[in-house]
Order: sequence, then C-alpha cells, then structure tokens
Amino acid sequence: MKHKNVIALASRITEKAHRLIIRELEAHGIDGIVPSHGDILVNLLNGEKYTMKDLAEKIHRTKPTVTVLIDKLVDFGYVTKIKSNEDSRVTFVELTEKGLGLKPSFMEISEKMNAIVYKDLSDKEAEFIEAVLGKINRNLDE
Amino acid sequence: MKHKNVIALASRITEKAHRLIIRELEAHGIDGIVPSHGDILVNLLNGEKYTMKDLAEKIHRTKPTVTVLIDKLVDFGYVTKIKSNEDSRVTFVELTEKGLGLKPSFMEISEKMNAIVYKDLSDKEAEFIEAVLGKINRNLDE
DNA sequence: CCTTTATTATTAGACATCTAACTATATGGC
DNA sequence: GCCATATAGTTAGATGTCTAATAATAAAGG
Repeated sequence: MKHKNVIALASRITEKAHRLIIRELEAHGIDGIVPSHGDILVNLLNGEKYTMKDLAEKIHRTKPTVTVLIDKLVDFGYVTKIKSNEDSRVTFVELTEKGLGLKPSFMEISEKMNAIVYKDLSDKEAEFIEAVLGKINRNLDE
Repeated sequence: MKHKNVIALASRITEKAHRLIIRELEAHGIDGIVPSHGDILVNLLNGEKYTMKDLAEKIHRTKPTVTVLIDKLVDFGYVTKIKSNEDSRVTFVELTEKGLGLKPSFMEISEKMNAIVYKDLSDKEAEFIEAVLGKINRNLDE
C-alpha cells in the first residue's frame, strides 16, 4: 500500500487515449473532432435519433456543452437537428448520410484502441481490472 | 473479453476524482483552485523551487498552460516567481508562507481520496490494479 | 566575434467545458 | 382557465487547455 496513484494513472491514461483518438481520426481524414463529438456520433450510429438531453446524459456532459458540440457536428454536416412535433421544446439529433459514413472509421479506431490498451493483458486480467475500476467508479459516487 | 471499457471507466473516474478534489478544496476554504493548481502546489510543498519548465513536465501540462496556472497562484498569493540570476530566461517558482499553509489541507484531502478510491480493495487488489494500469499507461506511449 | 540554432517563457487565438441566467413550452393544482 | 412549477434548450461569461507565434537569452560553430 505504498503507491496510491490510481487516480494519477487513470488521468494519464485518459489523456493519452484522447490524444490517440484525435490522432487516429485525423489519420482517417476526420478533422476538428474531439472525443466528445466521437461519443455523440457513436451513440447515433445505430440510426436512432436522440434528444439533446439524452445525448448529454449518454456522454456525461452538460446540456450547454452538448449544444456547442452538436452545433459543430451540424456545421460539419454529420448530424441534423429536428424539432419535435409532440413537444416543441424538444430537439432531436440524427445522423446524416455523411455521419453514417463514419462508421467504418470508428470501428477501426475502436479496434486499434482496444489492441493497444489490452495488449499483453490476459482475459482474466482484463476482466479483473474492469471489475475493480467499476468498483472505484462507484465508490466515487459519494 | 466482452466489455472493453477501461478507457471509459478511467475517464469517468478521472472526472469524478477531479470534482471531488475541487469540492474538498472548497470545503477547506480553498477556492478557485483546480486539480492542476493542486498538482503544482503539491510538487512545491517540499520547499524546493522549480522552473516553469520543470513544473510543466511534472504536472504533464504545456508551458503556456503552466504560465496561466502559475499567474493565478501568484494572484492568490500561494507562490512567487523569481528570476534566475545565472540564466535570465529562467523563472523559478516558490511557495509563499500562505502556500506552505496549504499542506495540512492537502494531506487531509489526499487521505480522504485514498480512503474512497481504495475502499474495500485489498492490498493485493490495489497493487495489482496499479500494476495493470501502469502497463496500459505504457502501452499508450505509442 | 558574429551568426545560427536551441531554449525558456509569454502572448495570442481557439475550443471544450462548466455554471448561471434566460427563453420557451409543458404540466399540475386550485 | 390561470398561475406556479418543472423541463428543454440556448446564450453569456469564465476558465483550463492546447498549438502557433513571438521575445529574450544562451550556447555553439566557424
């Protein structure tokens, strides 16, 4: 019990993973996209449409943040906003054709990431570490 | 090998830990300080003085970022900047008395954080998870 | 020496993110 | 039916962070 640096490691891993994702996206010709945009797009890749609020919850960001993120994705032509008919406060977000076209790249990047992260980890180790991280994650929900 | 979400967990853990740190700092009456400021201060708590560049490396941030962070810490009166005599390009940063006074709070917060993160983890589990996270962290240094 | 190259730090500009405040709409109680 | 309250989304303002460019100084090579 001498080290006590799970948080520092988690932080460094998160940042390196984010940089890797951005680098890979650029390598696939996808520019100006940060991981949060990616998270949104991944959620939309099943073809469903979601409200701004739904997306905010899914990617663990606030609504104002999602407004900005989505506006950028609209500018890039990856998604469209659709006003709800039933409740005019609500805005749905849906992938465009161009957005749907990102799927192969996203799957490749995801596989590449997993190959790096889980390199030389046995299935047992992978399972164990996810279980423990899950526990720590819950512990932090004060 | 079904989950594959170490990165997502690391990301959530990092963010929750950061929020917890900020909340605890405020509870100790330390306001306007984010984890990066904390990282800098923790590094200075041994009484040594470090250059801007040193600090940037220690906290894994760029030099422009550290310039901004330090300027804020100077405004708050926690640190002072001292021009080097030997090399006039170099600026040293050192804790003030007020900065030194943060030590007890920082230690308390660190202990509280460890208590939460390592709650119901055996020593063996803690050791193992840090070893595996260390491995993943290195794997990401492409 | 003097010029080129390297190094330290800052400034400028961009962006994701947050909280707080605001708008607009819906819902629920009386 | 109206008014209070809740909910969805945006806008405004602040801040940490980055990259690129700049300034100032040091070191190195001819």
